Amino acid sequence: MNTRKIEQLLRMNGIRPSHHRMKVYEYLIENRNHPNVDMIYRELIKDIPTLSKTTLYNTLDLFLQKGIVQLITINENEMRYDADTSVHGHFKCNTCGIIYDIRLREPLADFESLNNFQVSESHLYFRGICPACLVKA
Amino acid sequence: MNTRKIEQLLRMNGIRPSHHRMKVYEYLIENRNHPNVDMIYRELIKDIPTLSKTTLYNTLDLFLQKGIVQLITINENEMRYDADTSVHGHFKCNTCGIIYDIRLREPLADFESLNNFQVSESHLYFRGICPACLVKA
DNA sequence: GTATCTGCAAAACATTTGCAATTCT
DNA sequence: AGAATTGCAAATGTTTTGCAGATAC
Repeated sequence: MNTRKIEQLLRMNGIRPSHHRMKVYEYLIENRNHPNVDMIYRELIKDIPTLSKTTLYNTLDLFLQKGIVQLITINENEMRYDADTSVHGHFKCNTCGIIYDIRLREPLADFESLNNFQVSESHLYFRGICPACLVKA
Repeated sequence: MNTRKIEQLLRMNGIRPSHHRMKVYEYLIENRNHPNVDMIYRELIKDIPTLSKTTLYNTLDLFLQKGIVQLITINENEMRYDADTSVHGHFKCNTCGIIYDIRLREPLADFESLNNFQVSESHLYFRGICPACLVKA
């Protein structure tokens, strides 16, 4: 995705498109790997030598608030981020660690015991072994 | 649940029923509040003044390994535990913080894009506002 | 010139680890 | 005695906070 488009997307969502923010969002758009802060940091530090993790946390918090990114808690000890904010599932392979996206056939959140709840977020995830690792085993 | 029954349950699952372990499991069975380590600690320290959090972590890890407890990652920054190991959903109220159990109509894990995956764990959770807090608002 | 953004350093927490002391069989 | 269990103290690792300097409008 080109720089112009990223700038537009940020502005549209009420986010001032600073250089750092554009780079972070670009990373998330182009790497659908559900990264943690350190993965983003190690990649962007190449382009932006002065980058700090504080700025990444600030930026990602802002993206979460503005709703252009969602938080994935599939790993107990760290936050992972996903620029795809649609409701979809995730699968974490216990062998290789990769987190896959899982398409859903029908919408979540229509469970009877949720009747009187106001749902703002839905998360579905699985753990196990992915096809690639199953073949090797 | 009485002490005898708890002892049996632990033994059945290959866990030596030490006093600490029985108390931790009893807590989890009788308090379906999806507690974090600190909640368990603050309660049990009343009965067991020498209790340490290390022991709680050891015990809970053992319970997880033996499969008599499941881990809930609905709160980013902490582990929460549930003695109900059946597949069911959770709802966290953003206002009062309570985590509710959500019954599922049908089994999860039959999504088409999961075809070739070997699924060992399924988790579904929601966030939003619970009925009690909706009424107050 | 004022508000916003960035980043260093330190703090805050939850969790893990090393190891010694205790307990159980 | 020997193995399992417990717990203190320190380490680890991620995220948050306070604040100062830099940048943008």
